[in-house]
Amino acid sequence: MAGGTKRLPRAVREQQMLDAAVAVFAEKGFRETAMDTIAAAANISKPMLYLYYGSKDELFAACVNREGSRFIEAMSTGFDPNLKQRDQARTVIYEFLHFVDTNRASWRVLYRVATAQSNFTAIVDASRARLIEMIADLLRRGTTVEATETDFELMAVALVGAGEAVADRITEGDIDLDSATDLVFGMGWHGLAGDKKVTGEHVSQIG
Amino acid sequence: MAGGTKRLPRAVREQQMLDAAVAVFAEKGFRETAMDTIAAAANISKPMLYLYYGSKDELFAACVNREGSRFIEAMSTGFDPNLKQRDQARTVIYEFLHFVDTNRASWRVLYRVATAQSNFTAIVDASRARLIEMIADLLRRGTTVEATETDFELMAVALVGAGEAVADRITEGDIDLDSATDLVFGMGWHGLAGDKKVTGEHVSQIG
Amino acid sequence: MAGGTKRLPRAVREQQMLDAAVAVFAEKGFRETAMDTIAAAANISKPMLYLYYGSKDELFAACVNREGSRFIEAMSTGFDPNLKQRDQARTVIYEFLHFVDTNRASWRVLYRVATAQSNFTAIVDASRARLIEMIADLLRRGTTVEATETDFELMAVALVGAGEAVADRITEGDIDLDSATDLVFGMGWHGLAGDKKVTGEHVSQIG
Amino acid sequence: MAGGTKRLPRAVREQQMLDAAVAVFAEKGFRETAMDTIAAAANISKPMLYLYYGSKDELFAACVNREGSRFIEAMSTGFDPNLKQRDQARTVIYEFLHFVDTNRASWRVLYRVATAQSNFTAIVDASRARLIEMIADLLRRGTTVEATETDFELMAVALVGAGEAVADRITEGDIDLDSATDLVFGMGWHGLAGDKKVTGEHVSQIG
DNA sequence: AATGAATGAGTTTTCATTCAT
DNA sequence: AATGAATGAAAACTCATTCAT
Repeated sequence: MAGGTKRLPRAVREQQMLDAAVAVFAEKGFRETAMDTIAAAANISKPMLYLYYGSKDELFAACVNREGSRFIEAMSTGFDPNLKQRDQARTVIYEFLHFVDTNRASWRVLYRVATAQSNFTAIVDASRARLIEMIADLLRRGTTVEATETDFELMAVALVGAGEAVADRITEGDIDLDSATDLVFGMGWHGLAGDKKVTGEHVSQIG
Repeated sequence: MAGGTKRLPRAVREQQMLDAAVAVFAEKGFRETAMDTIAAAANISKPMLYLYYGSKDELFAACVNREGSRFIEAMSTGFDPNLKQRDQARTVIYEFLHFVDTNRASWRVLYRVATAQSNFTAIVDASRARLIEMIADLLRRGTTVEATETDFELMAVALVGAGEAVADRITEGDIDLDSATDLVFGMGWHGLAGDKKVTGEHVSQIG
Repeated sequence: MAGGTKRLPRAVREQQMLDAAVAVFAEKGFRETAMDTIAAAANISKPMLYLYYGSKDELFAACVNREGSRFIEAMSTGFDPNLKQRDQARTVIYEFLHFVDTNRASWRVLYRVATAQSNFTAIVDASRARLIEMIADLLRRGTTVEATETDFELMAVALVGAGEAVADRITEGDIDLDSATDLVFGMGWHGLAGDKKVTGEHVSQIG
Repeated sequence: MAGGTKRLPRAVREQQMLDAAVAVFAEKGFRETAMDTIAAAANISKPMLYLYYGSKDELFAACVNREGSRFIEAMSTGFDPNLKQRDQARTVIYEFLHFVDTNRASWRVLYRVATAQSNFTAIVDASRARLIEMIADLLRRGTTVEATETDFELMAVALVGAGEAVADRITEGDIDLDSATDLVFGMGWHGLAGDKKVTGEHVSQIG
């Protein structure tokens, strides 16, 4: 009865629905969200949801996919082949935190809700794995340290975990993006060294 | 028919139930777990569950509390006033990862299931906050760096996030506990410095 | 996209729709058939179905009527005033089985789907009643037996039941039409006699 | 609220439910029957239905099984090794019609409702096939006619069809059981002969 | 003449929770 | 102390039917 009663072309309605779905899922979690609630939030009837997306699972998958793409895209803008690895790494971290800062719901759906839902861990894990691999790569090329493959990998895991924790804080309140970036960057850059010695850095291309 | 038909003292029954509940919740998540399933796993009837714990929420809360206590207790064993802050920190990290390694279900219930459940985030957040504060304290006293309160706090947040990420890896497979400890420790100890300078360390007491 | 997008004269469209509807109803049954499915099968949009037929019930009724007419018509061709009752009866049976053999969907819609649908039993019963009466008449005139009206009537009921059962077999596989005809004919012609005596036959007219 | 509110032992409730289910299914058909309706008819709540039978399909299957057993049992009482084939056949027919006469709902569920429901045709077909085979056997042994295997088989099919048609009439009104039996019997006994010659009969054992 | 968009009303199914014994 | 029996309330999903264009 509110503002969505008009006939809209499919493409538009689809986005409208996803917007509502992402918002509600982010707020309540998957199981706690009723299709009725999403329908109400989107100002449409439940059957539309099923007509367009087939099932709750598929609707959620559509949410994850759309937000995932947004996320990937946002991250991509931070890549610049001319940057030193060091600066590249910092930029990646900044873009990540910035995305979370400006896309709370996306973030929550992707990294908190989907993760908890066994049917979707696969999708999320895959995307997270890619991110981790990317970070590992930056570390591997950026620091010259006596470190095993496993070290780089695990460091990347830890860094992403740190990033996610900081990200959660960011969604909660007013943390300065820049200093948060510095902090996470510092953890990775200096942290890997541990008791070992960082012997240098070099520039390189990253796709 | 199995082993639950006998009359058992209340204390024993309670643990039996919690054991079952923790196991099932850890495996399936909160909403995905039916009271029937828990009752079956505990070899008792559903009304018993309600008699002892009142409701599903309360039962889950009891799980979180018990596992939380276990966790706290495990961590406490790592505290030794005679240790240097540096070693103290490393020990804390080690104990944390060790606990996760040997208490998968506890870990999952506490940090993955409860976190996702809006009714319980409060409890979990509080406990996590305590951990973070402790870490922050260790950092604050352990390193002499020109860092703001927020820096210490956020660093602790990041470190705990890193620890949790590494912890998840540990539950999944065969990661060496010691090298994982080194890694997380390194992130915190050297990471905080960032471009700043670590000027020293000193010993101190921590409760 | 296929062949239904063009403007077609009403009569053609109507048949196109009924063809699709009969096919789907025969295959799935009444309740199991969705209007969507019929529309898709007919390469038209659902509103067209409603425009032409008003409701699912009415559409089904239209199917039953059309197929019923086809059936009646097919049966009529077998009538020949010059035939002896005996041959007439055999011909009727043959035409019936032949119709079923060459019109599986019609048969199923008329005698299996409609029969099971309480809203339509009336229609089907009426048509079946006519067939039964016809058969009863053939028996009455064709055999001279000491038999009551009820005997003739019930015998016709039984014969039609036998015919339907045989018909089902015919739709399922390769039963020889001629021997099936002989068999059903034999049941009626000799069967009525039972322990009574068939005293004769004579020729007559049937409309 | 009516008369079923009391706690009843499982076995009793199960029958109560099946009674209601058979009645409603027989009346309305499978798809046309809502679980709500059955629950209401059984004076219990819907969840009980699911608790005891799992799903609508399984409930229906339970109905078919129970009524099927009743049917088989009823038919079995008619078998007597001392009877001549001729009398045995007549008895079988009588028992069949008698069962239908006194068990309208069973009959409808088994032979009209289940038949129409694609998920269950298998069960019904199997049971019908057994009946047909039994009749075929009686014919084969009872009459000495020059007839092929297919003839006997198809005759049995036709006879059962005739029996079912007559059965339907019986459920509808006051048809005399004995004359109906005579009629169907006559169809089979004399009908098979057709233009061939019945050369004799003999006694034999049938399990 | 024809259809994409939209929904009210219902259906099956599940689950936390409570009695009566 | 313990449980089999029972249900209210809600959730996912479907479908005949209609409007606006």
